[in-house]
Amino acid sequence: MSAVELLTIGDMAVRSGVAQSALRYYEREGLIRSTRTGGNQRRYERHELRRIAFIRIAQQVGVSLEEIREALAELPENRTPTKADWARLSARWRRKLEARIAMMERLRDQLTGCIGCGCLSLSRCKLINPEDRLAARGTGPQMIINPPG
Amino acid sequence: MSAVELLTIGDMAVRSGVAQSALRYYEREGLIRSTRTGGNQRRYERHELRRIAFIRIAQQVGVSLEEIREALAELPENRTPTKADWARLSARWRRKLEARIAMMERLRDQLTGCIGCGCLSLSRCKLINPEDRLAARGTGPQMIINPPG
DNA sequence: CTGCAAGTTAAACTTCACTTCAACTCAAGG
DNA sequence: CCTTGAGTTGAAGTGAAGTTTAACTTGCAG
Repeated sequence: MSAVELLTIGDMAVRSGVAQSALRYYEREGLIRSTRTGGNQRRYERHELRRIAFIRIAQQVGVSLEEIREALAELPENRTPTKADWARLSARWRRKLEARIAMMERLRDQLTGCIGCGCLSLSRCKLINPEDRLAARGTGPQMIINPPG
Repeated sequence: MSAVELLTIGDMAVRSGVAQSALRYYEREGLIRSTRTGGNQRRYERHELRRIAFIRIAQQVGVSLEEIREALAELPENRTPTKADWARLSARWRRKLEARIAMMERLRDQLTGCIGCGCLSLSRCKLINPEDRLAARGTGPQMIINPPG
């Protein structure tokens, strides 16, 4: 009967290193969940820390919150995610990561080659990979990252 | 005496794949330069295309325009950058890129390990590298990316 | 029961990297 | 000259990812 110890938003902020305002924002955006006390204060289960960790890690590799939200939506709604749930998610992300790493390596090699030799020209060098946009920064011309035609 | 053929903003947009509005924006932000005709229209030297290429490539690896501006500031003001100028710049960026790749590889390995095993906890796993923030997305808590203390 | 730190909300504000707009000028062909 | 298309400007708009603020409520120690 050990009561599930719940964490306050303050606790979560300290433990995750994410600002309280960001945690509320993530909740509004459907990335994390909390229950409420009688007095309407947020209480978090410890496993939400894992979600937050995942969010920040994914952000570091240039993934948008939207994509992260979709990924997290695959975790079970009604129970604490198991090791297996996380393992599945993480396997999928490992593949994303591999693709990104490969792209950066191409970039590294060609950046040196092309700029070094002075030929740097968007059309001649194939620095552009239409399959996978690294930063996925959303707005912007996107013509280079994801060229038309 | 072959006159240096200058390109209009329209030419530049087509050749670089970057929107005219973005080119004007880059100029306002000090990333590229142009001269003006008598009628105040922009005219670009061909080597500005190289700068633009560099900008877009750097953006793809998650570098902010601010950092790119600083890097480009190292190129000579009064003459067309030589192969050597670009080679120097590109060597520095290769190092940045290597660091980013290394970070992503750590991320890949630990993401799989840590999330897979269920231990994912920001404090225990060392997914955080205070030296180098990958995305450098500017705003935000930054506590994880660049923790206090 | 009081005091007060820590919590709550909605809404406004911020930054980045652009794009869009309105009003205008320039360059070139007929 | 006139029209047309390409160029110019500054200002405002956009969307993502938050932060900040103001006004208010809860939880708990003394």
